[in-house]
Amino acid sequence: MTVTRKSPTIQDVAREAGVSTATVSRALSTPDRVSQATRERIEAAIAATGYTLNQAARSLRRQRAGTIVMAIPNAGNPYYSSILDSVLAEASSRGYGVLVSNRVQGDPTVWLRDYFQSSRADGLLLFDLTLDIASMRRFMTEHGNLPIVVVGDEMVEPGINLVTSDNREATGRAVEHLVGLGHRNIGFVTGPTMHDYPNERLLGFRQAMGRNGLPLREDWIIPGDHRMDSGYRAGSAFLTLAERPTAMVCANDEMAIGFISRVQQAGLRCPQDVSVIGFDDTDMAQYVSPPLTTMRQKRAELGAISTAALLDIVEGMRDPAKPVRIILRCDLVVRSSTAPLPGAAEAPAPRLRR
Amino acid sequence: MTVTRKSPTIQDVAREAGVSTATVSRALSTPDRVSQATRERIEAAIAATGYTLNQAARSLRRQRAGTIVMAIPNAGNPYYSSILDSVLAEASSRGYGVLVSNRVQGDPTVWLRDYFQSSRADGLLLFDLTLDIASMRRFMTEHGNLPIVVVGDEMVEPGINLVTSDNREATGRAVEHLVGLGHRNIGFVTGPTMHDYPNERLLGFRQAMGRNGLPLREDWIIPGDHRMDSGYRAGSAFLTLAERPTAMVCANDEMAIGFISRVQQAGLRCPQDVSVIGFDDTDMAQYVSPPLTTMRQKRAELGAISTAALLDIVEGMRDPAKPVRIILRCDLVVRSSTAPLPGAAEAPAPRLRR
DNA sequence: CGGCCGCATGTAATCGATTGCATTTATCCG
DNA sequence: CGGATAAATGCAATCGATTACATGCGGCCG
Repeated sequence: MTVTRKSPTIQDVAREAGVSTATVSRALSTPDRVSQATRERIEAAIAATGYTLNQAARSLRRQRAGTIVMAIPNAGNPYYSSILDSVLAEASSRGYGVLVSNRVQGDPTVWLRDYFQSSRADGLLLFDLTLDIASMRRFMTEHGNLPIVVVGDEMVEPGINLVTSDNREATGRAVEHLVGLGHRNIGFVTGPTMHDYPNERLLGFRQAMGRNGLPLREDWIIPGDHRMDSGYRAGSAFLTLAERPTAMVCANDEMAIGFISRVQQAGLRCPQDVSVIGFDDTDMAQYVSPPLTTMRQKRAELGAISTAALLDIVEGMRDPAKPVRIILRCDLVVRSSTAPLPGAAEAPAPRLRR
Repeated sequence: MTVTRKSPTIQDVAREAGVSTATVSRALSTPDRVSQATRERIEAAIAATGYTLNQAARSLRRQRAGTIVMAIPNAGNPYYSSILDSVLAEASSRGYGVLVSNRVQGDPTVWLRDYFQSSRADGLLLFDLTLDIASMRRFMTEHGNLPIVVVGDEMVEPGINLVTSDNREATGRAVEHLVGLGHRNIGFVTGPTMHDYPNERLLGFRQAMGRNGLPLREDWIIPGDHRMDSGYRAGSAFLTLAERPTAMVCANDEMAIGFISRVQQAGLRCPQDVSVIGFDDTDMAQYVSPPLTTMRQKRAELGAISTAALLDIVEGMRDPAKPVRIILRCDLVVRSSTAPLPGAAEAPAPRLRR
């Protein structure tokens, strides 16, 4: 029969087990406050009735939702997909649901209100730092001191929970990879300046160039916005340079791919004519041609670690006075878009015009 | 003061507006059952107190969560990201949250239980048909007749709500695009056979080949699993063929990209030596080299339409006796990975070795 | 043996919004 | 003008789980 069978409630379990609902509830939430024997009877009753607890009722009573919000700027960007993957895995293994919130616009507090004031969610995993973080923090503090963990971006502001990558340091290692191949004339394609982490990458580039005693030419620093076609346009800009670098560091993979595709169009070869290194190691990087050398961000770890940290805070398992601050190291992944400078190794030869 | 200020409740609004909570509730849910004047007073009171309703309480009382579940096989696959995007947009515009559920394994009912029996969610958007759909339907029927909408896959089973693309027909058009370019020897790289839609694509290929009187050679039908490296391996298989097709239809873009990258490695040029057409038009397709000709699935529409349909059912705005069945047409997107067969048009010339 | 302590469990109030039913008020018609 | 009808609103029970407080029970110590 397809009659709508009502879900069993805690009452049904209590009746079945011959105890009060209070005891059943305790057996579920604080098992050590219930005697061994009763606990077993209750477990049997739960199995017999097929009971699962009603989240809405628990949330209402506990004033806690069992859900976190993951706010991302653009779910359409594949960069987030593997992060989403790991966030979901971590959250669901701890019994939490994940509400994904995409492309928030305007005043973030009106949107926070929807989720948090109405107790739909207990914490925020924030990937989008174009938002006004100060007002968000104020809002969250005023509404039950709900925690925020910022992921994947740098934050000057103190006291914020942060999980990110070592963007500056990793970009330095990208430069040094090129230096190790004999390159001295190295350019850079920047990311959008409204985020901090692309600026960190640029800073890392500048510092590494200085550290290695290399020429830092401003006309070799080409602005981009992380999208593929800005890399493509950067390629056009590169082609018009009177004197060109022999290697480029791109602030992310998409731009590196766009860049390469533009210079290939113009008949240049990568890596023979120009070495290119990207950043992130997105899924695409290994399949473009040539396969891209890049600094890998540990995206799965970013998701898992930040989620774990957020839930620890939500559950009060962490001293709120000590904000989380975790910086993951990126890994250099060498593929085929970088190669030794032709004729290097013995003497830094003058650049050849083909 | 950073003291935790309690969220205003419907009581506060009622007091402020000088009415009962019942009236406030009605003003929110069924505004036409409340007089103009009172409604305005209540709206003012809501603004004054900063009230937002407590979802947990509403869910508990209404036995409805205000949330849907989106079940996908692999959030790490960028194919889903733009769908996710549109699902989120549609759901949130109607006041619903979206819980994303990734990579369900094993018996789906134990996982359904978590979400649905505990009234965490009101409906299911199902993208993953490797699951046992019959038992899922039974479960959902037994628990308050919760609706399922299957997205992006074919379903033989009748009575199921379905939103998908015209995979078979579109693959036929892909073949005819190649035929129009003069190709007669056409191969195919298949998708994983445990889903229905890749089989539909294969079937569409076979039918179109027959319809156009073209040779259908089984050794030109190369198995793949939709992942990029299976396309790469298909490229290797292609290279070992004694006699090769002049064009390939790949069951999705990833495999087309993998395929092209493999044959390019072997020194073949695309499209001069072999034309390749993909399926889906993922974000990557336009940026690889050569930019990929492909059949575009309207992914944003898939997400938006299926979500709208699901919510219509949830809200009882649709006759449950008439299941949804929407098939979206794919669009041919011509880029540079397909080209006229050299020497075609006048006479089907024998293939040239470079 | 009496009193005290602590463990296990029960009682009942509570979280905040919804809604069936009752009540009041306004409207209309003969 | 009386009474019937409809519209607006209020009253209070309810959804299901949690938890402060109360109770009962056994054991231990002086």
